[in-house]
Amino acid sequence: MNFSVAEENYIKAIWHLQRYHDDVTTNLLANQLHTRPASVTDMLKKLKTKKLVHYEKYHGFSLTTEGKKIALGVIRRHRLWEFFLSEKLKFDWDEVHEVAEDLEHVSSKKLIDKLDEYLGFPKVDPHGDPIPDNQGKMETSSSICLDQLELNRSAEVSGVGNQSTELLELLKHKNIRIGTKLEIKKRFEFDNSLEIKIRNTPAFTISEQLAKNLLVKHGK
Amino acid sequence: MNFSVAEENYIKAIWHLQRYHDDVTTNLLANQLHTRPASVTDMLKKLKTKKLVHYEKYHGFSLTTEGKKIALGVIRRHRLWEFFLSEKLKFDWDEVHEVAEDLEHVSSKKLIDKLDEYLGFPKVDPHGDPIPDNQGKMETSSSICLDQLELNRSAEVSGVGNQSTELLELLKHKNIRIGTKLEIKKRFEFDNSLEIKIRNTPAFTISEQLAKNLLVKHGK
DNA sequence: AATTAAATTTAGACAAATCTAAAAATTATT
DNA sequence: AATAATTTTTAGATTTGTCTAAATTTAATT
Ligand SMILES: [Mn+2]
Ligand SMILES: [Mn+2]
Ligand SMILES: [Mn+2]
Ligand SMILES: [Mn+2]
Repeated sequence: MNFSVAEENYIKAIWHLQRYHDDVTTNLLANQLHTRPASVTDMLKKLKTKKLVHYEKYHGFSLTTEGKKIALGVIRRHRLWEFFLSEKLKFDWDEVHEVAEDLEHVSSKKLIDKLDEYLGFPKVDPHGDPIPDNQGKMETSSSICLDQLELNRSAEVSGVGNQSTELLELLKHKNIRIGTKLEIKKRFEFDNSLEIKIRNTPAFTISEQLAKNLLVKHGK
Repeated sequence: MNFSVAEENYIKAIWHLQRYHDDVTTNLLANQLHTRPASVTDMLKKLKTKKLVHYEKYHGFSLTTEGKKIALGVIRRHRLWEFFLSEKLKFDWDEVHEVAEDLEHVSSKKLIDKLDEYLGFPKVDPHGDPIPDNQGKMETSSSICLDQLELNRSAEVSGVGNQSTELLELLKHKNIRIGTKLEIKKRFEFDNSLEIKIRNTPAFTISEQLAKNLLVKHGK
């Protein structure tokens, strides 16, 4: 079956919200998609008839197995295009998301599988997020949130909590990107800010909000 | 301003029809877009309010200067993607058109200009059609229709009359592609079929319809 | 347990793009 | 020039996705 741009955006948004919320709510989804709760309800009814979500009115909703499959297809396309834009067209990593938001809806299977091959079957996108393969399987990341990293333990930045230009702009300014090696030198109780050390550069502090939006992997 | 997929498809279709028809008609356009005359009329009214077409009811229509500019933007995107699919992703030349039909509507200017650069500013697409530059300018081809080529005069295939899979399949079977050098050995009055010679291969005949859908450039 | 607050759904409307069937205008033919 | 044939436009529906405002249900608080 074939899905509309709107349907794909809803399905993908539900998938993302499910990752971090036990139950996804109508308001939450409306907020994520910059739309209204009433519109979400309308779409949920449609997605239910297409068997992409489980939905009982007033009692929440979640993706079906089929819904998850569709979501992973969209996410695969999104992240492959992001990789292409970054790697081949030399886009900055804070510019790729918006364009990929459109490209992800061009759904020729052949196009995407050939693109994947052309790119050398990349495993992660420019934000460190794993790219599903053509079966919908992807690496489960062993990343933890930076604010949970132990003091003085070396780690490597592996991902970001969201793709907002605001976040990515801040990271660019602080010279933090995927692969950056760092450790936490001190934790300030007052505001939970962290003193960070990157090799060969002076230490600096980052806010709690920023720490909560950075994923890291332990160094060996 | 930003245009919908439907609007872009209409504008592009009018542009193409204008190339070969003195006046484009409602029926012709409906046929081209696999839609109904009534739908064409509806869209023409809308395009008129957006100043993309001149239109007086019952008396025909044509693109405005602005309309032509929009058309060339869509055509630029279409042909650049076709080149990408063929050159980088190794699609056959009869497979690129359909996918490009979707990709052409992703309208990030930056994306297209960077893609153009990445591809090395190609001048023609896989069907031999010229690619507009970022100013909307493109090579005016000196091609002539194969059925007007003189006997025994060497020429090189430079384009095809349309992108139908049927035509491209036939050309693939006869081993004719962009760049193929050939000459006409004989013209049969009965059905206007032509005997064609390609170097190092036996001569063969092609139908009048095929000849009318092949563009060639004179060899020097 | 009753009341209040918050979340969710319905009712009704609207814009975009399409369609069919009927009416109107243009063009071709007697 | 009148009539017939063709083309084009209108009238009225339909589908998709969205919205606001009001009604309903669930959750929280007295
Ligand atoms: Mn999207
Ligand atoms: Mn990403
Ligand atoms: Mn198109
Ligand atoms: Mn082409």
